[in-house]
Amino acid sequence: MSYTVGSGADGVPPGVEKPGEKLALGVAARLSRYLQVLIQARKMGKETISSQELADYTHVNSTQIRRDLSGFGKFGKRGVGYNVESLVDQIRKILHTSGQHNIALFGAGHLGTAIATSDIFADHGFRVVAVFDVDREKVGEHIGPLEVRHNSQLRDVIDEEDIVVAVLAVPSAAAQRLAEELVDAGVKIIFNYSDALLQVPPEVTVHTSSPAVDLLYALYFYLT
Amino acid sequence: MSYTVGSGADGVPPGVEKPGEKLALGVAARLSRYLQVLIQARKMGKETISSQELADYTHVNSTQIRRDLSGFGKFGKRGVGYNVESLVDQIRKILHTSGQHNIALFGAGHLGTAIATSDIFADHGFRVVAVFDVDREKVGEHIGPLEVRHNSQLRDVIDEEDIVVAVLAVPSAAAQRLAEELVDAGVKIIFNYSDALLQVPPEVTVHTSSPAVDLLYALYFYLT
DNA sequence: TAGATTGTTAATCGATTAACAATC
DNA sequence: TAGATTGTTAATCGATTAACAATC
Repeated sequence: MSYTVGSGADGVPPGVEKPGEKLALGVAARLSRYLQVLIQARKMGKETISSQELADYTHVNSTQIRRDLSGFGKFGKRGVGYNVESLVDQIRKILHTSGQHNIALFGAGHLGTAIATSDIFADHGFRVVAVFDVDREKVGEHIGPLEVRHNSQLRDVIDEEDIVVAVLAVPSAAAQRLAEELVDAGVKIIFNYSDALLQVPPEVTVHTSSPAVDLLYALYFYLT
Repeated sequence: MSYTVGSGADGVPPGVEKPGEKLALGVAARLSRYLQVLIQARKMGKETISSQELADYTHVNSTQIRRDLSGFGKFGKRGVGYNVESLVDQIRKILHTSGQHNIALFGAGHLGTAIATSDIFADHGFRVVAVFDVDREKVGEHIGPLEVRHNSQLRDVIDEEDIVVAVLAVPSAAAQRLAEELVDAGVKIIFNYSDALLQVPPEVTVHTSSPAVDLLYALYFYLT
């Protein structure tokens, strides 16, 4: 697989981003955010979008957006903007996330159910292929098309479905032990919705969802 | 209200951060994240924490953390670390978020119920004081101690309870119209859990929760 | 004392912004 | 043509990091 992107249209090699090198953390984070807006814009039937519109929705400066994108090719049309559809494809190529990724969900409570039935992950190519719970009452129930399974089966499913991402919608008290089982089973990315501080080996990434933190941050700028 | 912080212990004025000035965006964002970890560490009975431990949990470089904190005062003890309890207080002072803030929640479905019953907001001083839904079937039901009210009452509650923050756990299709009503009623911060792109006046802040974006970002570094 | 960790410096790198020519 | 918006430059600012003396 090559890192070269956007060399199809005009063959101009990007000046800033060198093929074969990882993106800087900030660039990857911003590209992901552009993608979210683009996918939603596409859903709403929008065909083109300007860097200014992207800036309004992402709170990233419009010059920064144009700069980020122009590092990979000339995707825009002057006086018009960017084609939504093709920019989605380009960014997905850049982020190597064009394919589908299977994820496993833990916890079939309110939060787990909300996650499994929303299309927030599906829209970005993540497919929830299994839902687990420890509660025998819940095992066997259906959430959408999925039957809730008991945690004891997690290893089999993770192997079979080639799962590297697990989403934790379980109580804080259960999260660390579950995380350890998941690491053992080969999961590489844990998306933690509990507020537990998870300890995992360095090769595993934990992302802890923190709505309250985002809110504190927004509130600071309102208060000052 | 003064911006001066940390002048109690040793009276040394901070060298980098000037009182009366807003924090840089990045500093405010990082302080919020430190706070999240500190609050959870406190819950777990931890009395002190080192910049390295904070770095492990927040993925922020430990030097950066010491630098951020030392801009406001000498909060740490060499060879020991930072006192968790007092650092929580200091950061709250810096962010002006020592008080309680009332929030209103919209949507009494699975997601809304999960939010209302978790303590993820409560731990950071946010109190859900009202839950709304448009579904007459749900109005009158109880979620924890709160009775679900109909959206038509939102204006009264927002006025009475002095609410500036609204959390939207409603379907995407309903989000824009609701956002407009909230802006009209005086809400200043909208925390959007739907994937709708909300358009609001410039004085209102929208934060759209984007778990899939975070996941894409984590996956990029796993794949490369 | 020995070990650990802070607070701070200095050097580098990436982000941000204004400005504007190019061009659709 | 006129208006809009990209792509790019240059200048500034903030973030990041290594290194280490200070000190608990």
